[in-house]
Amino acid sequence: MVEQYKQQQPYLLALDSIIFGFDGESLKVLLVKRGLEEQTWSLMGGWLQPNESLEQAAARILFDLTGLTNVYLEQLYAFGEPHRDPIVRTISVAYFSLVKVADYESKISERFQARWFSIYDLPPLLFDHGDMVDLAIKRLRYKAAQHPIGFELLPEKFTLPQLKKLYDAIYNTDFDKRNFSRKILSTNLLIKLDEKQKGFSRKGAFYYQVDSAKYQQLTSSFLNFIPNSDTIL
Amino acid sequence: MVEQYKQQQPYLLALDSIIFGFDGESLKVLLVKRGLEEQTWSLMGGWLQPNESLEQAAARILFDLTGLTNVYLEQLYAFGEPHRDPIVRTISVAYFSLVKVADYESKISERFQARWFSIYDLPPLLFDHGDMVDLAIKRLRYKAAQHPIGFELLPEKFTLPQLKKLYDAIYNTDFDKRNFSRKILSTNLLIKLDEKQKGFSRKGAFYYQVDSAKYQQLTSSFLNFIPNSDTIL
DNA sequence: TCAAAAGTGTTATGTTTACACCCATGG
DNA sequence: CCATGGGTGTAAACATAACACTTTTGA
Repeated sequence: MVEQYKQQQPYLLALDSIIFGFDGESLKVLLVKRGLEEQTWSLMGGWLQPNESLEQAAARILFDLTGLTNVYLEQLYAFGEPHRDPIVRTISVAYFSLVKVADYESKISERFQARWFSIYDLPPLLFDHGDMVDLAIKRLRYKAAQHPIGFELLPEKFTLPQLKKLYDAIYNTDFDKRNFSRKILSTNLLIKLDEKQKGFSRKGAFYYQVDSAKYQQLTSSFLNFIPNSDTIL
Repeated sequence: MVEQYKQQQPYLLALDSIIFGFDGESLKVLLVKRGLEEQTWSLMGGWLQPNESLEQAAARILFDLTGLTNVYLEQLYAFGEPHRDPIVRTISVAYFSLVKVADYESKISERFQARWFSIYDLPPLLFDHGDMVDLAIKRLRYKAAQHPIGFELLPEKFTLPQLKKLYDAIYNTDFDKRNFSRKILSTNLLIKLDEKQKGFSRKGAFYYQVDSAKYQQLTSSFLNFIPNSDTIL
């Protein structure tokens, strides 16, 4: 019975995280210089432990680097080319996550050399981590066009101009602000606050926040930006 | 250096395939009764071999059951709950594939008890295979709304009524045939043949085939059926 | 000749795009 | 008072949805 299992070759199983952040200007990915390869930037990663699920492992690894919990985390793809890690064959399940940069800044771990890189200006990456990032960007674009996940990258309170800048950054374009706000507001997912952002512009922009009740139930289609995208979806 | 690797626990790595087929009436999944669990229907699956990539392994396993090559195959998700396989911890990377039932019928392997089941009438499945099928259905719906993959489930030559029946089956609905054919034909992806289908209806429906040149390059949005769907995408 | 499926067109409604001016405020 | 960014409306083009009748032909 169990013979069938015993004959099989086991493999190392790693998790790698593409951690996205938005600093108000451009879409960033958090990279580290870790252990073995001091020379090369790589994604934050780690090993699956015997008692945890893939998602738990990805969350734990993310927590180790950022100190953040309750972060948006989604499985991206399993990478398993035989020699992707040249030392020992390793299967890596990549996750991508969306973090609020402000939350992170204060808690940044000193244990890692970590830096945010613009997605349009990435250094060479370890192994197939470059492919992982490319795929994650496609997936983020695909997903953000259909599901209201962009908010995960912004602070609790944000202005419409900030939100537009985020979408501009994600899609590397410049949306029309009139059409943009009409489209966003038509989802009824945002609550306008009385408070205005001060200090950035003279006039000040109203803050909004996500209507979390609606946000929870919202699974179906949301916006429809979908630009050209040949995602794995 | 390599110490870091040696301390890590390796895991068995399996592949499971959700094989979709369309018999002209309803959308089917191919299930087997295999080895250990003679009582329970399960997805076709197998183990990753040391020399092959995940996708190669999935293709090999699919070939073993169906004899088919050059089949549409897409990675679905990695399943890794600690006790999903109660005997030995196993990570399974699920793939879904779209096959032409007619091609399969003739080559069906005798080595497996295999049967097509309607997606609306599935038996209880081994382990978490039910979750895999559910997710695969969602993914197929999501994907088929945006990418012209439906054709993978039909013969080379097919009629518009057949294609509509396929989409009706995928989305469990009844599209308006006028709107449907307008929408499909507006993609310019189909070539109308001179030949009519005989024997099924009195009048006979024209055959079409995919314009494969256009099919190749077509990666961007295609149709826009997208019904409610909370896919992992 | 008639039953059964194939094929086709129009209108109304909603969505998307393109586009430009006034507003509020701090300096 | 003026420069800067915030905020809003409208019309044209396009896409979608709803809907019914005519055509073909084998039995």
